[in-house]
Amino acid sequence: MGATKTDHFTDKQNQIATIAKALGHPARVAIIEYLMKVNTCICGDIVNELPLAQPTVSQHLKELKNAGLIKGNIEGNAICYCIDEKTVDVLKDYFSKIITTVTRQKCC
Amino acid sequence: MGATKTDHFTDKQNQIATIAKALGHPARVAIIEYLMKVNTCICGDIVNELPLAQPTVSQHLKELKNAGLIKGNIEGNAICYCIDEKTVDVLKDYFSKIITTVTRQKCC
DNA sequence: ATTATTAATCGTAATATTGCGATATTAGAA
DNA sequence: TTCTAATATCGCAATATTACGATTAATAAT
Repeated sequence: MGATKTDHFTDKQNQIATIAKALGHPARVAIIEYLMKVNTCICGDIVNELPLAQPTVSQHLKELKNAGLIKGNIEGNAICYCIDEKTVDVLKDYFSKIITTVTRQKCC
Repeated sequence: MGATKTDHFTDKQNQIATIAKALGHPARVAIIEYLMKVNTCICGDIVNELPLAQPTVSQHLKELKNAGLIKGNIEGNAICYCIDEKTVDVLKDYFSKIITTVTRQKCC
């Protein structure tokens, strides 16, 4: 096979997996970091920042967008991409909860 | 092609991507949640909890272990898996930092 | 209208992941 | 030792991801 059995897991599990998966590539992490660095978010020049061709970067941006990690506004003939903090918050809260639970039970 | 160009990115970017990637599958998220649920960490029956065959679960556990998200102690002929909170902390801190930065600059 | 510029999409090759049956491996129980 | 239980590993098929050249679409500038 090879198909991910999405339907056997809870919505929350799938949600976390989808967002985490989108960050599961260094190029996409680098894109997020670049979007953090530039205050003005006219971000047409992500391609120049990364060691990847334009179609590849475009594809990575699409995946980040699908996962809800970034949002893009059309700004003239360029596109302004920004981090969507709501989605990052979902992950942060999830991991915070894990840490709280695990430290409380301190086994091993 | 298809190979990930790991060497072009920073160590931190690769670290985050590796950990996030390990959580980029609902089965592995489910494993983490199960390890949280059971207070005793003698966790031989993860296979019964998941809709996946034993070799598949074993493979997912291996990936979580490689990413540093869980650690396994041999306990008789079973193995006791536990969440490694240090690694979860790395992600939590990373996302906290993103949120702090993004809310400060509020663009888009 | 013609010509850049910016970014998305298509097509495709290389590679990685997922899942599982079959088979090892390892340690306790009989 | 022999049998059983718990996991890991091997090998393979199905599928997904990654990367990029070529092309397209859309807007801006001349």
